[in-house]
Amino acid sequence: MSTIVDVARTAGVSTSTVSHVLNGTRPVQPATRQRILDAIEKTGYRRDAVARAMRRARTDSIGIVVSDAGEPAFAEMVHGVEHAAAAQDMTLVLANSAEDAEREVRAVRTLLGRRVDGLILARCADSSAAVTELLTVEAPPVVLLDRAFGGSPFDQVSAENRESMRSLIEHLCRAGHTRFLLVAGDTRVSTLQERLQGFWDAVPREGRDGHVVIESADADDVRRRTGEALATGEHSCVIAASTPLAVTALEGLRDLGRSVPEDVAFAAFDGFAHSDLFRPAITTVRQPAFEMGVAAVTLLLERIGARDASPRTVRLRQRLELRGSTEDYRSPRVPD
Amino acid sequence: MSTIVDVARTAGVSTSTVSHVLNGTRPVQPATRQRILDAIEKTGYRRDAVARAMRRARTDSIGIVVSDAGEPAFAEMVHGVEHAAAAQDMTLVLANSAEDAEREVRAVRTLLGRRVDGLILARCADSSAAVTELLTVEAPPVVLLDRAFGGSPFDQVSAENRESMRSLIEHLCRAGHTRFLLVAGDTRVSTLQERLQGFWDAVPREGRDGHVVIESADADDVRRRTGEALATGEHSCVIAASTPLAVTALEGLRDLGRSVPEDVAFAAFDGFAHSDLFRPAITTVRQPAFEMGVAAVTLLLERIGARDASPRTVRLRQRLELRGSTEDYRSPRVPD
DNA sequence: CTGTTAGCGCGTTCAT
DNA sequence: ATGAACGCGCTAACAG
Repeated sequence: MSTIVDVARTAGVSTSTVSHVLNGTRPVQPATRQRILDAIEKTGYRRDAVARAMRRARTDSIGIVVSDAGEPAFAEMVHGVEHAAAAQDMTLVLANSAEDAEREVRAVRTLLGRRVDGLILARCADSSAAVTELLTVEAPPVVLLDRAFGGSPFDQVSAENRESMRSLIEHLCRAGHTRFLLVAGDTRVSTLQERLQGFWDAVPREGRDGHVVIESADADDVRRRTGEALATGEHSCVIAASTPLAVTALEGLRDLGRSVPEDVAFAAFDGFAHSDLFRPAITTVRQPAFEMGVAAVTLLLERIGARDASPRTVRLRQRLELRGSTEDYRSPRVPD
Repeated sequence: MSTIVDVARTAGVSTSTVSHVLNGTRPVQPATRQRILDAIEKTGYRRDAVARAMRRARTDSIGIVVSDAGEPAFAEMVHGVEHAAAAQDMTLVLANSAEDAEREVRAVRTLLGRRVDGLILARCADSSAAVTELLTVEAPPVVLLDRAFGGSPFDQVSAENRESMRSLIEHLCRAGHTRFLLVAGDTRVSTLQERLQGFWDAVPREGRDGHVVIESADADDVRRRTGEALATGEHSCVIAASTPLAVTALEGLRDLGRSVPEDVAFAAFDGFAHSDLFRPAITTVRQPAFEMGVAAVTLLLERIGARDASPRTVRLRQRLELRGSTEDYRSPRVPD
């Protein structure tokens, strides 16, 4: 690769002039300018982002660490982040924590070591204090994505989980449901915690003990308990607080030979792709994942521009997509 | 941030010794070593990957540009790539071309400018010659992912598309199907081209003109023509050569009020998530996306190690997942 | 076993 | 309007 020196030499100018036409950072005589442009063309010069980053003490890159790169919801967030970053001529450095606290710290450390200009984090459920400490000590620009941390000193982007669950439940109550099975999952994850809160917000005061809520950090545990709860047949509607949980619940129903919505209604958060093409068509609270990614970048860039502005939280609206899985309900199936 | 100089000073040694304990690149007296470790701890030093990259002329990073970051199949490949890269202490720089040739060249240029140690490319359908030229001129280590280019001088990872389509068709023929509708899509994409070839490989010599193949680069065009073909009701089985095409075809069927598999059998490549939980359960040729990502990294690292070894192509086996969408078929529904 | 020092390629003063 | 020269933080010769 040719360097700025080669260009300067072939153009018969100094490196500083080349640098200035490259960056448009000071006026240059049209003639010299053209000579330089020609020299760049001729030498096939392309500037070295590494050296540039070193000199400017900024990399024009942002780092993102997600807790599960395989999950479509996170993939969409990453997609949104990439999109918004590219629009600002920033590149994206991606790391995956795979829901592992240890890998998460390592990822943050690595990205910090790479001197990314900012960090977007979808922290994992059991995210270690080491991460918070790292973020506090090094104090890089940070935006927390998807999983909010109450009262945290960081910018955050997440969905209106609590409100969305509230409207969902209100809708289902109006439709006559009185006994829910909520597969709430790992409620240490704020997203799931908020959805759980929304549930209790909306459920009528009377008959509260008719509901069953399954909270657990362990997937197998969730599976077992969900199966047991489903087997009782006491519930008219099952709600899954996330896509993985919906999978577990639907598998449970399938194994019991019960169908949706004939035997029981069903609703889920986040949802499956192409729900309109398959049965049961699942009523879904859809997360605006792509937009969340975009919003995170916006917040991050503003934060980079104003390091000590006070932290902001952006909450994005979710869309309630009503479908067949909650439609055929006519009267409570619960034994009285 | 403190630098290596700070560490050296507080430890009372030279920077080179610090560097050497950091990298384990030459023996150091245990006592000095400990002093340095303490100094690192005390100063909160973390080495600057940018400066290191500059000096070593390698970044320990690999770049990947995918043609659609939103598509689950690509998300899984990225996931695999990240996984394998992280295992080798390499970080991943992600770019998305969004199936746009222009953005693709820009992405490659950007990544090259960032001096990534290697490049993994899922090139877009109308990938411009500029990319090939760039890759030839700059000659960075490159692996082409998913979309193979016949006789190209690059390492490649893709699936055994042709063979898989062949087995799928053979299976369906044995099941009695004689008139297929193949939604082949943009056959400039080698993946789709190969699947098309596999189709003609397997289809019996007689009755070839009973099949309809829809080839087009334009999504709307595909939609219209698929709808028309479906409307004739002449086919006993519809095959979609990719997930987006499957969506189009299934939408067409839905709009015509025809159900799978009662009215027509259906099979698709790549497939949908959680096919076992929904109806119709689509018979699928599943792409080992994650493994393809891992394989790409393996190939890339070997290429980085041996720049002028001759190019290799790795083909990964796909799994045929038989499901209900091709099961209820008993006798041809075609009018004779 | 340890230290000195020369760059890597660039942006940016400070001169002219 | 242009150039000379320094240094970002680090690694690797080379010297001791």
